Amino acid sequence: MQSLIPQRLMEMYERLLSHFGPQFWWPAETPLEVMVGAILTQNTNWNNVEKAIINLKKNNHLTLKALSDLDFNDLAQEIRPAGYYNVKARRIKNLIRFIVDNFQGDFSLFLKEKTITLRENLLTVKGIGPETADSILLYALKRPVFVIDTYTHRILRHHNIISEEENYHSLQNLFIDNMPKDQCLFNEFHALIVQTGKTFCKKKPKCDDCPLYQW
DNA sequence: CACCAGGCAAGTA
DNA sequence: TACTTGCATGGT
Repeated sequence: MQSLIPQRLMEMYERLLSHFGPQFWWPAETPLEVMVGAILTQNTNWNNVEKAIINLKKNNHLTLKALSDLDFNDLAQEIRPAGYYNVKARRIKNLIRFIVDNFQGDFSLFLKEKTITLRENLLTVKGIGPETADSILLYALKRPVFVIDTYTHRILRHHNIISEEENYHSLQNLFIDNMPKDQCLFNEFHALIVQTGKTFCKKKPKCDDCPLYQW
């Protein structure tokens, strides 16, 4: 008997897209803004991230050079609304240093690196784990990788597609191996999953009106 | 008031 | 290897 996973995933995607419409991710003007936002949003509500981004923009600090030159404590204060500001300031500094050191601060060089190598290298940066690395690859560099987050786990678990002890990599492969490897599809799908999670799949699930009801 | 958000690293046994 | 804990603001 053949696997029904591809059809189920595609139906899930279509249901979510019909219900919510396109999400237009990532909400940022430049790749660098995506990358900084990817760190700021770690375990944090996007509303708080926006406040931090506004501060950075207000001071013209969303460039490689500005972030590179910016004093650590000043950076921490500007991103304060996003929470964990000392941790995140260090992580942003680590990411900026990674680009400056490995690509001579040349963004176009950074953009040319092969996806596999770039992912490996990003994961060596302290503060960049699998979700942040994949968010950068998908939303800043437009590479066809699938991003997994807590909502993805929660929703697929709730609908009995996966077991409790599924790890990041195997869950990521579930999508990659069972769907067209399309950057636009992966972009939209992950965004829709997050939107669904925020709306219906919190700790107290609101299953009424959820587009995945009886999916 | 308690709970949680688009994680990750470091510490412990 | 498998748990646990620290990080922190702002919305509901």
